Amino acid sequence: MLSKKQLRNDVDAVAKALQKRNFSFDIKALSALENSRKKNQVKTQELQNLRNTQSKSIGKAKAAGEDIKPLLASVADLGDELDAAKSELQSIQVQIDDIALSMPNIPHDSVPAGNSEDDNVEVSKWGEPGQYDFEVKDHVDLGEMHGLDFETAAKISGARFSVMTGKIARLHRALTQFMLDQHSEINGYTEAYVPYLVNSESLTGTGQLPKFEADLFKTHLHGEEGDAKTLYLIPTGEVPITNMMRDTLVNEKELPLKFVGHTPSFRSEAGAYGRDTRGLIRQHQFEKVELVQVVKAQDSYQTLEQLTGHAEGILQALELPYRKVNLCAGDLGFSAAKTYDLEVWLPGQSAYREISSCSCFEDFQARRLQLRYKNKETNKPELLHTLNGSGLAVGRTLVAVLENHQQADGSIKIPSVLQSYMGGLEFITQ
RNA sequence: GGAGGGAUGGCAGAGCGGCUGAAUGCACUGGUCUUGAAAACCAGCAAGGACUAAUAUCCUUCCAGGGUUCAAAUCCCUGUCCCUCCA
Repeated sequence: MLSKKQLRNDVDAVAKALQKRNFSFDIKALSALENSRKKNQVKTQELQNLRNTQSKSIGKAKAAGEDIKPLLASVADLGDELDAAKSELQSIQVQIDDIALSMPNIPHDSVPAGNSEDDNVEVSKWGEPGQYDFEVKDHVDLGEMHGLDFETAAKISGARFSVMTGKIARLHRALTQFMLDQHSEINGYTEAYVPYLVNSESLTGTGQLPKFEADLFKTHLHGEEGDAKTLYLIPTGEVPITNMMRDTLVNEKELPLKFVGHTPSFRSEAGAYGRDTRGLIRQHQFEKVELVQVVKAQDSYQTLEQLTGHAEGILQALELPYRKVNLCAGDLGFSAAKTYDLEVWLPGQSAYREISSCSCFEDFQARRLQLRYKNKETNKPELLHTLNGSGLAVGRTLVAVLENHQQADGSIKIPSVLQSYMGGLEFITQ
């Protein structure tokens, strides 16, 4: 959420900044609401003040043994008037909140202009796409040789699910373990295990709600929809991990906070009919190792580079060619101020595909989360900045390992950093 | 499944209709003392909001939502979460 103060005092600047990401809103309507909010708030507060002072004088008069009847008569109508003013003010404030909650974050200055992923800017490249003296297979053909099974998954659940058995299941697990170890032992993150079902407050905190409910799987613990017991399957580990710190005033000495967690992610893919229907690229359920950092405002962009570097470290260790892309304003996620996508080379598609998305949210999430620390100099609480990134998406990493390290006979060479996680195995063969 | 107890500032914890935005301790900030530090002592220290050039002033907030009252942290109802005991 953007700051209400900013919306109040600088609507035009906000509107202009959001134009960069093709978001527009009714400035006039907002200003009109703002004006009536002001009027009603002042009026309500005056009435409250009146009631408070009257009540106090009644208390004093009573204590002094005076007759309070005339005083009571003078406040007789105050209650109704106050109630009316309050409910009017509340309805205005709800409307303003709805607008504020639906507005995306303002892109950072270094975010390139553009409307779609075609306008994203390549920042750097690592490694060279491999040369193969045989016809390469894609991960579906390779995977089916080694235990990747979409048909069985379809029987159990439907489209966009997968089953893995045998060595490929172990490779999938090995990737997860390796990533967790690298981030916790070398990169200094604290490992976290978190719930996979979360309440709506958590999703509001990180920005998935109220706008993107259609992307989520929703459960009703018992009873019908509308029940208080609605929980959502997490669309990313970012949600529970970041929300661990919701409503906290962090001790400055503990900063930066760094957490890594392995969770499944569940996405309805409501807007992706017909896209990536083949293989593991776009699934309703996939594993991800997520990095989250909470830092002071002045450190956040430096931290974005660092965190992206941590994700890159995994790709490099796995010997997977990739490129780093600065997302253009039009392609930026709702809550992000700046995002680097890491795109891994997939020989089966002859294309770079997203495998990690590393974002700085500035104080956009922190404001919704009420995540702050006490600034020593001002002695005032200040919003922190949140960041996260996939380090990495495990399913897509598996795809990349299969495709990049395939051999002529369809066997898979296991990157050396993974071999100890695979019981010393060097190749996966049939 | 049944019976109780609880949720208060960064943390711990008192308060149980008007004198309470809230005792006390810890933490934190500043100071005295000290070569320096610790200890001790002194002082300060909740958040959010309105209005304002700023100060001043005012409003809201003691788990959440309703209710009673001129007045609610305090009384009543509902919900959530925690704890204890019984089966």
